[in-house]
Amino acid sequence: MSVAAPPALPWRLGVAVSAPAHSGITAPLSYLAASAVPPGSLVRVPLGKRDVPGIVWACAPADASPAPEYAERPVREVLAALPPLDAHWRALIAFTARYYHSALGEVALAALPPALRTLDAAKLDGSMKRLEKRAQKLGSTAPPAPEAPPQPSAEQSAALEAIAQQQAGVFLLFGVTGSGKTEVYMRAVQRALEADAKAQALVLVPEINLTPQLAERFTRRFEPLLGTGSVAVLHSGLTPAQRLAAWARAHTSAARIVLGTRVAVLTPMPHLALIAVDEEHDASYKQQEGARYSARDLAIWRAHHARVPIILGSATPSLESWHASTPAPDGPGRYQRLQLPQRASGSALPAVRRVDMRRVPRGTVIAPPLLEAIRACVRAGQQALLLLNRRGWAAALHCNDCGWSSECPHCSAWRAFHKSDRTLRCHHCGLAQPVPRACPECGNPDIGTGTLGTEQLEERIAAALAEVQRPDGEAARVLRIDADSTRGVGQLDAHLAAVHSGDVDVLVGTQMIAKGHDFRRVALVAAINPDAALLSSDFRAPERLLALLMQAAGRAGRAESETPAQMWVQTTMPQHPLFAALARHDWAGFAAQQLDERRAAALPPYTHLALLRADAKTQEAAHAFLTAAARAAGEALQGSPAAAHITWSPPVPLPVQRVANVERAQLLVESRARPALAAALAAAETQLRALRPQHRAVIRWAIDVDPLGV
DNA sequence: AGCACGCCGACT
DNA sequence: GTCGGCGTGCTC
Repeated sequence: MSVAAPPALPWRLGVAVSAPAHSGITAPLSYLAASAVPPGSLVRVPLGKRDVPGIVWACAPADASPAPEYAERPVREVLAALPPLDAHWRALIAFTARYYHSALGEVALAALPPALRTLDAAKLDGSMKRLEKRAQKLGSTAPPAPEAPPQPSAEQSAALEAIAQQQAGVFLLFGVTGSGKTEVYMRAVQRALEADAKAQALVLVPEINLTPQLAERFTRRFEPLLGTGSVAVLHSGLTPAQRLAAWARAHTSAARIVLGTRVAVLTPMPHLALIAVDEEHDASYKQQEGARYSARDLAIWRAHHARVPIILGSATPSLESWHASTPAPDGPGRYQRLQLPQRASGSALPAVRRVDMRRVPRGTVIAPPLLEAIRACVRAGQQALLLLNRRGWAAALHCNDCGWSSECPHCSAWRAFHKSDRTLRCHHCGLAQPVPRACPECGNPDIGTGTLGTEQLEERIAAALAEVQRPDGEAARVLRIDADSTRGVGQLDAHLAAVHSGDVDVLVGTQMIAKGHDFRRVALVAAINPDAALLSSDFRAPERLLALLMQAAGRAGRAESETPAQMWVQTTMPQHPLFAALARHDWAGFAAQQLDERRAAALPPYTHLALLRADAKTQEAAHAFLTAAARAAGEALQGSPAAAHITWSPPVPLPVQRVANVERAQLLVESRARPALAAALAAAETQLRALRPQHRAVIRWAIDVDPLGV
């Protein structure tokens, strides 16, 4: 009598591996293992000829389910030094993949720090031991003595009281720049962490540039209370080792507060007790590549799933959040709106002046009254901030004789003229070439320039201030801050330091300078050409522009000053309601008016949108593919309750239709009901995948749920 | 996405 | 003769 030997690999694992949605691998792959591996474990598995990282999604005895037709391969190794990712994290990843129609593995692996994707078990073991040692050393260093936090205002106390009264829920903290929203986040975090010795809080900020100053405030406040290293900062600008360390501290609960940008929303935090999302309206929260998720919306889902409160803070909330927090006739809104009406410092918001650019000579860059105000500002020893959302010296070059223009050979866009390095540069594909001295077609040496950019504005304002002296008798100084002038490491910090120290009198820059940075001596803010933003087809353009201008206005006069702060707007549309709202500092009124328009036009938040996107060798190929997929998906939905709620628009080229020689098109899908949209997108995804082989000229496709910039 | 295999042009 | 261009197809 012989007894059958037990199988050597008696466990079957479902493993999520990284592959984009269009690769066809969207579900966990099946592997065999010698022993049970808990879900959430990091493993390395063979995939084709490669050895790739994966996350265990399921584990069951191999004989519990029939063997698949293909040959299953064994798991290569389990990275046991890392505790398994918990069920809450896996649910968050699964929701993200489902809601945004991206592959599970793509989301799961993208959520891990990059260093984890390359390490094997032995190396990870070493890394974790080193981190542990460093943490022990850190923990033994005495934190600085606590400082007394400022006394909260009555409004801040009321907001905190409202948050404390509920175990969970979404709170929209609506307060102008300088009204003390950060203090509310900090006190809410403190209360949540005091209630439970293990509790963790997640704080999201929209931009990497804004993390250092907020991290500094949180560290100064909380490390004396919670210990050195209790605040972890997480963003894509860290070195791989720093990012792994911060992530691991969050995952192992060593970090009590995680402060970070968009990616941080997917950090495993086993004892999550509170989330705060600063500047919740900011478009940077929406990922524009790969898994196109909104970190704000995922944060809301995450808070709901973990049954913890979430605070969305903004001076200019998104219309979605504003709508959700508007009390309904039959009860409160889904979100609770909390208002901070005062600027904490008590200083007044700036007076807004509109300059009608139809009444100045064509080609005027800075209208005479504005120029005079800037001169007066410099003479008084105060700073002026000029906003222009266009980098470079000029948007384009053209020859007035033969019609040549600086079009990019690879993109349907003009290359901008950058005078500093004398290049024509495409802002879409990056192509840079020397600027021709004369028209390359006809030799005409007199080439004209289009709309001016920050480089030229810097030059012109410097020339216009040549005779103007500061109170100390020195010549006026102009500084430009934009993506080009801050490319090097530490350049942004150096520029900001120059502004803070008062070395700079006039600051010229793109929206980069409007956000967050606290410029104490700015007494005048001017939007040089804001109309350009309104010419875009994006239905959110007015909302985005007003948010930017209000944020810029908030830069002015934050400190006590004798002369009232000024906000100048140069426009050919002075009657536009958004400029009127700016003059009144009235976001609520503007939001109400915009929401009426959105309701009438059946736009978000009253309908839900998604895009089917295709990149192809030709526009026609992209259109044909999208049309075929939408038609087939529509047919597949016939008879289902979802069908009646769905509108499939015809495909259109993207605003910049060709980038790096790839043609891009998109098709808008609309629905009044979320579930119907989800059903339609599921059908569309099936068809896109099925039809792909018949459309050879298509390079890739993607689904974008809740898109921005439509 | 990687990474193969596979079939056509300019080099030792 | 082969080194290498990127088109097409598969990965448990």
